[in-house]
Amino acid sequence: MRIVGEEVRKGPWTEQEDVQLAFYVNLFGDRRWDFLSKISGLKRSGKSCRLRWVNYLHPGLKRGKMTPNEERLILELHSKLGNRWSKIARKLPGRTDNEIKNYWRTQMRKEAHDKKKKKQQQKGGGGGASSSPSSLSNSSSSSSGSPGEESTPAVVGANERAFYDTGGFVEAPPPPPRADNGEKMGGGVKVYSMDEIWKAIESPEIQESHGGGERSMIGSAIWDDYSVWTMDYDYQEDERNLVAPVSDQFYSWFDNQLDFAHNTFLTG
DNA sequence: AATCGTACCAACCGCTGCTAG
DNA sequence: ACTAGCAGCGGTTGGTACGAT
Repeated sequence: MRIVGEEVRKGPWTEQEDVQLAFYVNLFGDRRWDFLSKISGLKRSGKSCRLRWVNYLHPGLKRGKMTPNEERLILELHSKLGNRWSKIARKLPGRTDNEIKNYWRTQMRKEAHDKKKKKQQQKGGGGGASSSPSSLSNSSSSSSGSPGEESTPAVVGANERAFYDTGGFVEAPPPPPRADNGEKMGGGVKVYSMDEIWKAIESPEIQESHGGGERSMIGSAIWDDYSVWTMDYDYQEDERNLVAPVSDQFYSWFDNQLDFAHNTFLTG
């Protein structure tokens, strides 16, 4: 059966889990994470699935270093909003709250470190040492303080919705290659960026494999037959029978899709 | 070449807020 | 009005990469 081991997996995600999660999210949407975690057979909590999706797998994610513009924006927003990372993230398409939080922490540490150094230098008789930690020096210092006054930053308002809401920003620039993660876990397995994975998921081959259609996987005829609410009802009503109303035909199609995804993404 | 410190990133945990029943 | 369950948020921690010594 497909239901749910009791043990919950923790720690780093494998590529296989990623593919699986991406596949199911593409199918069912990025809500109902507990449901998703169960139906997908991943031994992860719904919470963990959500986090993985939001912070790593979401197709709209930007990767790589913050641009100077983004850095400036973060400073401005932080001085207004304080540690409201998710709010700040909403103004920065393609960036997650986690990413921004990490960035901020790093900057703060850097700043603290530089200050310490400066002090030591002054103690030791060094005069100059002009440079303050690059960008952070200006208004930021006020921490979370003074609730908003004037000027809203230029970009604000462009994308009020959180980028990781279903159907996030499509036109995110291609992420830089990520050799790192795969090497850690892969052990000789070819690693694909999520961009590549998404491309492949939406490729004609996959689309054709279930009858074509322009709406990624969700658009398949089979999908029309077995809609979310069916599964949902099932899940709510009786966990034991989670999959009951869904026919074997559905599952064989489903397994084929999974196999295809695995073969496509996880083999060299 | 080895060691150490720093930067960065991913993931977990606990709490809060929202919503449906 | 109350409660339980879920989603989301912010804080924190642990691991890896990388540069300096």
